Amino acid sequence: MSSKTEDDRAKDYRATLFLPQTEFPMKAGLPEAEPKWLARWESMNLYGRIRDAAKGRPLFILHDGPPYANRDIHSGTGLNKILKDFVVRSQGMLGKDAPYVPGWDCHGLPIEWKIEEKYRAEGKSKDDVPIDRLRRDCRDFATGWIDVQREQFKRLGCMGEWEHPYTTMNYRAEATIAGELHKFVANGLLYRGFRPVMWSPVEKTALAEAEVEYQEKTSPTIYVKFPVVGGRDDDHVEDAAVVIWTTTPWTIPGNRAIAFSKFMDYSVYEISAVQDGAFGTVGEHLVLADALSAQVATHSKITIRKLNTVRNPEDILCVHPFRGQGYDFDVPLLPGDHVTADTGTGFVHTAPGHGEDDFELMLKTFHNYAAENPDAFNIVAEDGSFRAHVPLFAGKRILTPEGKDGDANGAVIKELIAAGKLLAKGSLRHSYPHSWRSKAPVIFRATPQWFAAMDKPFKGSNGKTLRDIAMQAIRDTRWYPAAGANRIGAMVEGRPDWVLSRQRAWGVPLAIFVEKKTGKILDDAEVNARITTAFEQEGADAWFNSPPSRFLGNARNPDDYEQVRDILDVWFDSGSTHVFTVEQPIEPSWPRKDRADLYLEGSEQHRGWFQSSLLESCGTQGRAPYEAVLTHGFVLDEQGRKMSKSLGNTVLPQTIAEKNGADILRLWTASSDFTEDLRIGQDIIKTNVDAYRRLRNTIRFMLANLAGFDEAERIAAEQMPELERYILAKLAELDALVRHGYAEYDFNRVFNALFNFCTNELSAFYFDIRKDSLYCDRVDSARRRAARPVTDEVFRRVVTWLAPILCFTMEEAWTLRFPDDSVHLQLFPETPAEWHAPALIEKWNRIRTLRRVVTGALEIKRRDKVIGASLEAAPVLYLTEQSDADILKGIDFAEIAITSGAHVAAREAPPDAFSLPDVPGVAAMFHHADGDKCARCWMILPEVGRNPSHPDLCNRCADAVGATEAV
RNA sequence: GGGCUCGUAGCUCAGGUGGUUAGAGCGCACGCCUGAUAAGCGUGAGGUCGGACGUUCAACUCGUCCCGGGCCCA
Repeated sequence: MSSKTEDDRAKDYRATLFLPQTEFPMKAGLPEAEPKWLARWESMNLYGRIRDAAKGRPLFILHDGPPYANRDIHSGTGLNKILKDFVVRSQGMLGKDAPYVPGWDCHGLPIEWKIEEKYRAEGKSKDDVPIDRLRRDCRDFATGWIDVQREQFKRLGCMGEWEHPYTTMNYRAEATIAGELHKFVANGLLYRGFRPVMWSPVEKTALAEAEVEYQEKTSPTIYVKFPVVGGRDDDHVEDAAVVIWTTTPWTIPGNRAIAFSKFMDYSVYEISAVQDGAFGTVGEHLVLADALSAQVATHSKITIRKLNTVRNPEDILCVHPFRGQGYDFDVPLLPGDHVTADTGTGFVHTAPGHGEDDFELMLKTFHNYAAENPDAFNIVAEDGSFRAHVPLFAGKRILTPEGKDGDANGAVIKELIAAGKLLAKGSLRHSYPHSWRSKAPVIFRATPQWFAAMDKPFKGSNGKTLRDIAMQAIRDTRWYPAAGANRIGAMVEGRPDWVLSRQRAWGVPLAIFVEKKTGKILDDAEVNARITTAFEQEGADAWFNSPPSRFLGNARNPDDYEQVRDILDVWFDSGSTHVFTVEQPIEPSWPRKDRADLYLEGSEQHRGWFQSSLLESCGTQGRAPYEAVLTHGFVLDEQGRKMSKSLGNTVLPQTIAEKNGADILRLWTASSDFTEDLRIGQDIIKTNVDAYRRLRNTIRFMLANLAGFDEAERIAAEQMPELERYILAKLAELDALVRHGYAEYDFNRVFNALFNFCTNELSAFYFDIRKDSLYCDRVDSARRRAARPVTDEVFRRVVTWLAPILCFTMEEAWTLRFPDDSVHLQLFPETPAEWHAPALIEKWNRIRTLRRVVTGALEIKRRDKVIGASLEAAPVLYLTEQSDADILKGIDFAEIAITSGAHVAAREAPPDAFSLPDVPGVAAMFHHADGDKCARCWMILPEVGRNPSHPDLCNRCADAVGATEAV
């Protein structure tokens, strides 16, 4: 009975407290809430309002690297766009005008291939379809995926110019790209040459490096004898044969030389015995590398003995194994760096039309080789068959139209046996390049292609080459992390000329004419203007739809010119995006700047977009298109393995957004070190959900204790208790850290600092202490009057600081207090200079250490079931250091320790006092708090019971209740 | 095989120019509170810094090699 009365009375006092009140739910419900925020932002034109507000501020351009418009986004694209959103939002809140124009890469083989597949499914070949129809279908396909990806990116909270993105297939973009190529014509960097390129006989096209993938394949291996017809007498190579090894027998008709290594030893060997099935005969003389002779003997089923060392391999002259059958040329031996001792014979068969190294070696040795020996580059037709003029093998196919092995290898081997030039044959399973679309093997095939010259001084370059200029531009760029400069530098240093042409349909054409008589590229400003104007109005389709006379004009005879029908490498497209997006925007709403402040992509783009943009820009304007480049790592699974469908460990950003909320994915992004590879999986998501809840609850507590906060409550810092001034000092400290962190794109540092602040300073310390004052003090008490504005300051900062990361949740919190506003329209609040107080922070760090000793002492008593709540205690703190005693002067230590009382004794502690090993000179002795429990604030105080009108209250509460009742 | 890069507690991260018992948060265990309550507070147990050799009076921090992961090439 009596306990019920007490309960009722306690209930009554609840009404006299200022308990937290808020609409901000503990449970976020992000998957449902986020789309509503997106709709609200769209209807209020938030992005446009941010642009308006930022007008006149320093421009910060993050130029978007365009994703390819052919599939759903994945973890990598999601990570990339979220990081960009962090950058754009934080730069804006730091006081910059930071627009974001997203873009898409639309041309190229993958989309074209997709459309061809569709045609095939309908029983049509792509040759049955007119090119403008194919291009229209490709355009529609890309448009469809842009729409899909746009919604997926927006769902992740990424903010930008979504209504006016850039695309490489925009008519004005296509015109710009064609115009950029014309600049390469004008300055002399563009040239046509023969070159072995990766060629897919199945697709009948040259492939870019990015378009091939390596798969296991079984190839025939052959050892072939090249008869020696000349050499130094002391080498005793007469009557011998130099032996080569290759996995591509079909390249033997293309052989024109043999490469050897200057760093290997070679000898003449005699076959002393043969086993069954050997092709060699006893007494034959072979030239082999010593390091590989034993291996060759084994593979050839022969026994050999060394006759003498060959001192001058470069003097050896051989003939082709098919000499007398249409292959009547000499085969010289040339030193090559690419010759190694791991497999083969130490001699590398060299077919300049069918290998990169082979081609380089021939041209290094014979500068005009390609021009003087066209037959060496004209052996294989585009479908992978030998041309009609090739002796012995006309019409034989390297690959069937389906991509299987053809009859060419077999035919070559058969003829080698017939000629007595085969030493051995076998097979080898090895990694071999395949087309990433058709999955069929590719070959090296010499084709006429258009190139940008890396090593040729050009008009306006002051004698420098494109490579020189690009290397300098790399040095002039800031790379985050710094190693990026090495990485791209090594690639640019060693890369060959840029192959710009593709024998495809879906892309921007190399919109140029070649004068038939001279072979020169037409460089006529008027013609070029007609071309780009037509592209602007009708798209690049105009190139394929119009008669050449439309561009050549009346002054030129179309019969005198060849219209180039190749299309441009898509990397040239994306390498040109800076021109029409940043430097000369084709859309009026995009701000113009001389160059982008930042490119931000995965580290694989050192080879891709960073490099193509660099070369394009260096070729046309002599410098990089960016001030700085930031790279991120790859998203791996929880074990650090790459994601793959077969492993079933893929995590899609859309899935996380739907299940947990985009803010969780964004929090994961911020909590990871994106400069390295990132891991994600169920457990890691859960960790971030937990972290999210902590942040959310901290903010919820602030909102709840700021209910009805009025500007008039604000008071000056110097009027506040030290505890409040300590929090303000921490805010000042954080302010610098957050600004610096965002400026350096160090989101992880920002997140960690803010999270730890919320946990350690706010939740476990400041709020825990101030709860009593906020709930129980009179409205006009000095403590409460200070705690409310400080909470307000904390709220404004924590919420704006986190807004770039948790863009949805911070908006939810902000609008609860400022309903018609948006947190995303705010700048990071300025910090008053007087808040800075490093000495105060140091002092309070010590106070918190002293507090730990008391907490420890209470924990013992709690464990012993002596007390439960800390308010049951009134400990004594013994301090032997005078400095500690000084620190606590004027501080109510009971308030700090959340006890009902506390005494500070500046003397040696009794032996049974509690102390911490790492805090010498400090000890705490537990004492029960004296008196009765105040029914309102739950403190145990001697005064409770002495006030006749409020017998169950302490003095403070009696006063507070009285004040309330008076109202 | 080559270039670049990473490997600190179960997880996510800190640890300028080498120098006392390697830090934080989360998670976990245990306890408290029940006026932030599918919350809040406290205490505690977990690493010898991927491995092995070196350099040094002294190495997580420098060097070499090895193992494992990643990107880009071949």
